Amino acid sequence: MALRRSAMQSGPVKAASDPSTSRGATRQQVDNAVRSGMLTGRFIPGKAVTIRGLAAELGVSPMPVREVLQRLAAENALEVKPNGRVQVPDMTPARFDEVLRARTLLEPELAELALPHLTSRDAKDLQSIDNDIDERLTSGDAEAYMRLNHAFHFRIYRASGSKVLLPLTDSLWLQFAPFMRTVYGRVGTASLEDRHKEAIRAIERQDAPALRAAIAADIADGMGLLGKEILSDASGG
Amino acid sequence: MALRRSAMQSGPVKAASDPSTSRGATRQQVDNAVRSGMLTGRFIPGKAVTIRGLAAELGVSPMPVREVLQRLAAENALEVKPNGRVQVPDMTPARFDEVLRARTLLEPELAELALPHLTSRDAKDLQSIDNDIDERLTSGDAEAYMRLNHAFHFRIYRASGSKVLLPLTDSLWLQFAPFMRTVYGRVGTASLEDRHKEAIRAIERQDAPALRAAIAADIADGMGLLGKEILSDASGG
DNA sequence: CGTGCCATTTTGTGATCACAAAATGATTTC
DNA sequence: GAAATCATTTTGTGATCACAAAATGGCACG
Repeated sequence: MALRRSAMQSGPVKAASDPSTSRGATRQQVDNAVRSGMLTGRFIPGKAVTIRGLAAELGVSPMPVREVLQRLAAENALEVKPNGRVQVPDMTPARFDEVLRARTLLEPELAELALPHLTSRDAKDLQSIDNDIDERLTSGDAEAYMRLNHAFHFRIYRASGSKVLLPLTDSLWLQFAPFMRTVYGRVGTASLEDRHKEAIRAIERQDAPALRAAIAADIADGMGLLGKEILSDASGG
Repeated sequence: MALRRSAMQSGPVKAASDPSTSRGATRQQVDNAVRSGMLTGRFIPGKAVTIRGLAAELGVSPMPVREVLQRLAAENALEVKPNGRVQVPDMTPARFDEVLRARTLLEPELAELALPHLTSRDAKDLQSIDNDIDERLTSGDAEAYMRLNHAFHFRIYRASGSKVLLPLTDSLWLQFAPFMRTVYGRVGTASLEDRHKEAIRAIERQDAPALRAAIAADIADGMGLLGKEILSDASGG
């Protein structure tokens, strides 16, 4: 990807009158870059992420990068090693089991909370996203699949207006996404199944138990493939 | 509390040979101070927390304070307002309901995970903590009660060795603690009941369903009082 | 006496600097 | 030739600086 280099000049080249530099704009930019990078496999589990390296890559000073990394570490998306280095944590069987369990507990709840706020328009949008997913699955584009699957789930969850369960779930996705990316890159996405259509039908009928069941089954299906991999390979470092 | 002022002198008074200044010691100190401050009602919901103020109070530069505040904000323990100010978020009925639901889902799970690792020695320790709690309840010391109640629960949960559910639960406690503190300061702790003794007995008998039930009931009892308050008063600003 | 306006101060943000610990690579030694 | 040692470089951390936005307080005006 193309990188901004303007701020790397010799002097403090500050864009004083740039209207886009509102409060915390740089940090937001770095945060977005790192988060989307995590979800698309930009960072490899076990490989160290350096503050200065990331700062140079994004064309900013190490300062906002530091704060963003601290934030991500607080969400358990990154791990701060005793020497201060930060990296994507390795997936372990125990950790994987916990993520699966937490998702199974929280996400059906979140979906049920969201259900009353989901209109037929939302169902249409979800239908559209799911169609894209089906195309990507057959074409084997793992990165696009992950982005769309994330979009599908959080399109539902965000409608809940949740301020507690939603951030917790966000943290969970950030934790398993890098591992998921590794596995999909190795075994492909062809064998993936999901319960998105069942979820959409449940939303159309405003059927809470059915929606809960669909979300729970979707999680079990999607993570099942990963579970088999981790048992046979232990995160494949 | 007594404060270090050495670093506030005119020059950069760096303790070069101090063995306690290992990697990230200052940030750890700030983090501990702020976290324990949150749990003991040092910060008031709605009142802004200033970086420079906290830094001066702790005798450090604004730098580590910034990072700690970002971390706490990422855990939803603090709220970053659009202008950059950070404060303890107000409790709302919807938010409270979500915290209660999340606790009810996660903590019994955590307790069950921990159960196999809990020995009779742990049961003894828990017994001791619970005795202290009973004393504090009658004497009405809200701050001590909160610290001990936290110690009781996390003595159990920490034994699970969890790397996922435990941090999530940590975040939840940080979110309701300041509100809890406010309510207890107003209505006292005399009317509080808990199910700690049932939990201890379940641990001694290694009875997982009983432990789950005790934890769930304890959460319901403890939060029930708060729930009534928030309905009648809406966080009492 | 109340209200709008402006100067002052406070505060968050991003950048840069200095320093120590850790990682890295070359060199020496057995 | 392999392993240990040491100099070099890289990296994280804490501090300070500069600047703009926001909060604050005083002042003039109605």
